[in-house]
Amino acid sequence: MATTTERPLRRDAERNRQRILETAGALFAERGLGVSLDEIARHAGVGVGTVYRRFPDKEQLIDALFEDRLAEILATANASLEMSDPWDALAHFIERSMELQVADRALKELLLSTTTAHARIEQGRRQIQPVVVAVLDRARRAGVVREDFDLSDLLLLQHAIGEAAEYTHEVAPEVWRRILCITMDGLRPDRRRPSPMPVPPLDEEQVDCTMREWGRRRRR
Amino acid sequence: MATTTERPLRRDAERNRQRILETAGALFAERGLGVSLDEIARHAGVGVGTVYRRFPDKEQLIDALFEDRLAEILATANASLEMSDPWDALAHFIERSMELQVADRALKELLLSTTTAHARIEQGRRQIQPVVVAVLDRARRAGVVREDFDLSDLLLLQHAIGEAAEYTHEVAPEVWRRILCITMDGLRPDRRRPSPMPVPPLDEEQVDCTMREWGRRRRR
DNA sequence: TCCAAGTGGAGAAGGTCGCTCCGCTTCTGT
DNA sequence: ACAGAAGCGGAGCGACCTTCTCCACTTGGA
Repeated sequence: MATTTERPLRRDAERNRQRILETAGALFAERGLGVSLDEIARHAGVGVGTVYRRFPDKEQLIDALFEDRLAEILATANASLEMSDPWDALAHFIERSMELQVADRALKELLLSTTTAHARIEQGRRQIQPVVVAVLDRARRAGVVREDFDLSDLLLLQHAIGEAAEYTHEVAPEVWRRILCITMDGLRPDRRRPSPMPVPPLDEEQVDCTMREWGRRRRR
Repeated sequence: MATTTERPLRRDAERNRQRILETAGALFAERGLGVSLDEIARHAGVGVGTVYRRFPDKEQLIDALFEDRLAEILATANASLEMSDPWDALAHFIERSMELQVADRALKELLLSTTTAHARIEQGRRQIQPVVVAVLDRARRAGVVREDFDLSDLLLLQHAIGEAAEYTHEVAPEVWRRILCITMDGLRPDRRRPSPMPVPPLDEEQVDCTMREWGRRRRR
């Protein structure tokens, strides 16, 4: 970007910048965009001042981090579009983008909300949409997905399943795949038998633990 | 309860108590348990002091409010159990309890989390569970629901759909029923064609608006 | 060697929350 | 009609966030 025109950072400064980016990426992924810059600084082993010198505010740090993550989703969508089977293409895209969202809470927050603040991310999302539309349309035209399934429903489903994933994240990080499985079965226009569930359900203790954890998190 | 033993409140005090309960109920329903007692006081047109005199702390106010709401869900479950068709029973219970959760955000938070704090609510939930198990078991034995569907999946589904409902609440308060419809179709062991969607999808403007709103709410 | 570049973290400014306290008002029984 | 008990409002306290600034000090590298 513009870094080529400016004189390079001092060696230690550049190293710190990198550590901040890495740490911020990890913390955002785990806990969402709500993480404070102070906390990022602490985890990166630098002072807050250092963070603020490198990234004038939180928005710019976020922008710097997530541009390529969106590109990854775009690539996934494009890859799906090239798969031969229209249903496999749709299913692959949904599953893969859910995986990305589950692995990175901040990414999910950026994908499902709109802000004037993050212009570049906004633009990234706008590149993704038409490809998704294409994947969905192809499946619909091929008659492999229910006709009344709308693009907006996909958005809601992503949100819903993503939220379920977050709910059980500490206890059974893969159990959201069951919900996805049920949902995908619901998207088929007709079918003889349910798809096999990819993972076992929660046992009683896991349910308890999930609910307790969520209660704890809610009250901050 | 114990009110009979204590001398009754002064007329104005009792009226205030009632206003506080009503206002708190409405605010909790709309915005969840996070609402501060100061805000409840302001909306009820009383001072914070008055709230704290009547309800020693937030927990007790919540307990007082939600006992009978849980009883309502228990009644729904029992009513479902008495329906003749096992699938209708399950579908009715899920739909009805989703409706209650969508109409009252705080109720949802209480149903899906566990706290040592609200003992009476905890107990209410424990009464509901066996009835739900019965409804689900009956459906499974009758072969009208996929065999691998577990009670814990129902919990996740409730969470997921409830969250989707919240996401679109301001813009299209009924659109969650589409997600529920897809999901319910996914629960059937086999089927010829999808159930008809109960409401139209979001249009583009509604999608925009939903995402913007959610972004706004996230950053408080 | 030396000084510009870089650093850390205290703390300012501004926000939230739950909860207390006490001078004042309003009810109610006599 | 009036005393005194009951109830009231809301300023304000303490604890806790957050973002962001500032400046005495340290360090890299020409």
